Amino acid sequence: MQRRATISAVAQLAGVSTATVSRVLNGGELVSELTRQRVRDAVNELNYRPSGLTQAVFKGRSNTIGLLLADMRNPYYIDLFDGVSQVAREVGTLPYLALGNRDETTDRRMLELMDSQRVRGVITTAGTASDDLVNSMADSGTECVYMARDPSITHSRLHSVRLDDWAAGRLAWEHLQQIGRLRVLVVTQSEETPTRRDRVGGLFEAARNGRVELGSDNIFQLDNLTAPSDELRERIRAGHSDGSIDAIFATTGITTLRAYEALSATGLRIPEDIVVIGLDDFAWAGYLAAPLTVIRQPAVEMGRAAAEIILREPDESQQLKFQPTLIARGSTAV
Amino acid sequence: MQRRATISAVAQLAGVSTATVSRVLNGGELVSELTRQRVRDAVNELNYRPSGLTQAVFKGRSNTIGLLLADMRNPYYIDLFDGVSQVAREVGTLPYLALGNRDETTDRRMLELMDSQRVRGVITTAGTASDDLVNSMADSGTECVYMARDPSITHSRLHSVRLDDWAAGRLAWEHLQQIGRLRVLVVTQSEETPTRRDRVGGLFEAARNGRVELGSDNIFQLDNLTAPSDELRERIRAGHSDGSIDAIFATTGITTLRAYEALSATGLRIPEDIVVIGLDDFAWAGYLAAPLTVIRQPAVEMGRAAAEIILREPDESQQLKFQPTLIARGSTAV
DNA sequence: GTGAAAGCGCTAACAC
DNA sequence: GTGTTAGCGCTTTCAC
Repeated sequence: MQRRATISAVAQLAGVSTATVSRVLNGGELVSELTRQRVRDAVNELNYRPSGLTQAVFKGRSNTIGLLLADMRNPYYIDLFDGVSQVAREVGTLPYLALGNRDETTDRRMLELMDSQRVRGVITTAGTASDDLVNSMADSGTECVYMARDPSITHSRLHSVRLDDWAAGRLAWEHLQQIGRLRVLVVTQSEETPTRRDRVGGLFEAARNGRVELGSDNIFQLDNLTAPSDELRERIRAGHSDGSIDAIFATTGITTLRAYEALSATGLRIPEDIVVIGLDDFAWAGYLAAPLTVIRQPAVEMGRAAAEIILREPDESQQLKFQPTLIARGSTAV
Repeated sequence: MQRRATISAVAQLAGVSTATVSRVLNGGELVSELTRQRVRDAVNELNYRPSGLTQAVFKGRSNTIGLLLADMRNPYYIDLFDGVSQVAREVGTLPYLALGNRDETTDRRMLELMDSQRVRGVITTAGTASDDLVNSMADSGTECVYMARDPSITHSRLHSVRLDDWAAGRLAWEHLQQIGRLRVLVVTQSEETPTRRDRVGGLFEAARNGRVELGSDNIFQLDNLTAPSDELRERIRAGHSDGSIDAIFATTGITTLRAYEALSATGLRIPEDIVVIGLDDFAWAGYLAAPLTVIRQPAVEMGRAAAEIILREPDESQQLKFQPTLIARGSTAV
């Protein structure tokens, strides 16, 4: 294994000092064309590539963005990463991608790792359990962007990028109202999140404005997101039998899958018996047995926005909210 | 912004030298319980977290794994990352995830970035255009794992993890043979890759063994992977009309989507008119209008394997091959 | 224009 | 047991 060339090796070969090599590499114009060329030659000959690690140590901080997601099963997360990735590429840096697996301890460990890597900023879907950590990171100069929730305290380096979740709920109701399907079952994850609260809240409020009162009877909470839910299937079956359910609204990408799956298992017809509105658009959505009506988040743009906040290092806290759109397909075509 | 605590700040507060702090933190047992405790207190009080950057500089190399993928539209890539991510988490490190966007220049830039970050190893889907770079990285101590192809030269730090692509092609043919659909159109990407070569090769060979001669007439190359292909749609329509096509085999995850899409647009029935076999399983595959028969790669395991090679730093080149399995669903149920 | 030297935050000999 | 010292590979004053 050939030892990796260092700046001093380059300096030696070029017959100059390390300072000069550094100047040439960092575009300082105050070097003669001759030495400049000799340094370039030496760099090429030795295949020298400066250590980003050392450069970051010197600056006290790297240029890296850390993205912490719950998992990758959600199409929304993938697009989010895509957006972050685009921005990172534009500034010539590499993003860290960590998965918290919907576990608070893991979330925390991932953030700690990012902190020890002295990332320039983090974009996180972690819940409030890591708030103290995130706050302390912001204190020591790390830009922190919460996805899908607001900061719990005000801090110039604490930001948020989120969907207008309330609007998402409202969009769902308006669509259901248009097609006259008002007996809705909302399928959510069991975890209490701002996202869930607002999506459900927006739906309930819109319903109330239309003189329909929705309550906890209209909600089904999925405890386990990783496997089909027989319980949900039976709930739907029963609800259809007694006429209490004629529509389903799933509030996240993964619950959309679980809901569709459970509904398929009942053998009921979509949309004739039950209509479905899901969340997050995905490539195959239009090719399902019942092409899926979804509420779309502009996920790529949201990822870009979050990354850009970090790189811009604004003086004050940024709070961005994006608007959802409804894409109507066969699953609600009654 | 409160300045970040350094090891000397901790040392000062604890009234010891930086060496002692370092010993305590790195589990050296040769420190008295008393000082040990004082150091711990100081660490907590200052909220000190050692800089992974500096540690890596000292060791000459970080512990990070860099994963370079073409994009994230392929379910296979997502699972691959998941596997890498699992292993990284187990050893307390954070993976870089870079997207090359099927562009050689970008691939190369991403690898260069990884190299300047002194990653412990890279896992890459880049093509041969970056071979020189990868070789030089291996030379200077970086473990390099090619996905879906073999190293072009032998080197103790050049490895490969791939699917038995030949077997994938064979599996497809055997299934088609069982259902008596031998007039197959193979839908591939236009780029010439070992993966494409072997998947097609395996299919053709199996066909030949069954006394069926397949040729370039049986192949459709998609130039643009990012949008629906009208050309493909017309090819299928024409092929069905003149009786030259009664089956489709798509060789990658993304071409599977394009093929299904084009086929749907023709209005032909699946599987009655045309049967379909895709590549890579995904969550919604079973819920399509025609539940999709696919050949599955054990992607998570492959990602794990690749990451483990890097961390194990074996003395000699590793070449791993994984077996595909066919998951039969409605799109081939004739 | 260019070099010497100090220092970024940490670890590892080597002393005592 | 613990401190001193010399780096790891780079950048940046400050002289010349």
